[in-house]
Amino acid sequence: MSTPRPGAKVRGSESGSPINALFDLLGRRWTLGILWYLGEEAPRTFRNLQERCGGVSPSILNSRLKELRDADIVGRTVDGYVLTERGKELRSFIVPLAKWSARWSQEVYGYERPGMRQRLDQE
Amino acid sequence: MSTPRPGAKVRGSESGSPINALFDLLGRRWTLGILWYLGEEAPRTFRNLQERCGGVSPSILNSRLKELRDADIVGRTVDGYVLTERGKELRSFIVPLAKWSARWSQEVYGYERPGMRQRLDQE
DNA sequence: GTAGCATGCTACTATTTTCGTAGCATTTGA
DNA sequence: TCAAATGCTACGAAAATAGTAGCATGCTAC
Repeated sequence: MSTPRPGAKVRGSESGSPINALFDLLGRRWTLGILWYLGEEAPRTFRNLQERCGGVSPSILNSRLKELRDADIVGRTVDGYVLTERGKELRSFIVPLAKWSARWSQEVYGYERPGMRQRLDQE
Repeated sequence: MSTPRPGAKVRGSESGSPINALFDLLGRRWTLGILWYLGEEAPRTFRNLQERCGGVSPSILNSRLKELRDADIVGRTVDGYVLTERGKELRSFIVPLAKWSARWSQEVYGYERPGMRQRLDQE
């Protein structure tokens, strides 16, 4: 799949406006998860990332990483994959979703993450 | 495609943790765009939404809307589709992406939305 | 120096999603 | 009662993703 690019035609959008290009990018499977897990301490290596993303197939992981590198959201160092400064900023918008999703689960589906009852009340 | 549900097995994740369920939901094509455009004044009707989303096929749009209604993110009124309170809250996390994507386009791809030069400097 | 192991990734087929188009049933307004 | 708009379903074609196998490279230990 081609990397979405603002100004160029994006999947399903003639205009290729920045927000649509971004939605195209983020709306691909595993992209959000990669951003999420890359922001944590440990992962970074291909295999580790793959594991955290629930065993995503390496071909897809590789595609996503390539797209994210093209977009200057992910970079590489000797230690493996990392978020760029821009990528960290993007991730910061995603972080609050964790809390939202916890409430959502609880209120809509009655699901509670084991041992999370108190923590949710507090924060 | 089945609606992802926290606590149940989600695409690619055994745990079905809330954040993974959410990523599964948002990582489907058009979901982010639907949230985005539903938050604006005008759309609401099926056809209007379809148009704004670049002519997405009605079968997909219908699937996405069903998923989002299952998730209590989208609701229906006599006027058509609307965001629920929960959905509005979710959308609020997505709104800042517009500004981020404008800079991203400019800095990474040299793309500028016509007539946006000044506005970007200001905000 | 070679045997084992981890890592990053490519290849390939199978399955699932999405696209694109056609069109039907219902409502609205003239 | 006719035309137009709306919400949606059906269905074959195309594209994306999954799943598995395995290869090349770089360690590390013996």
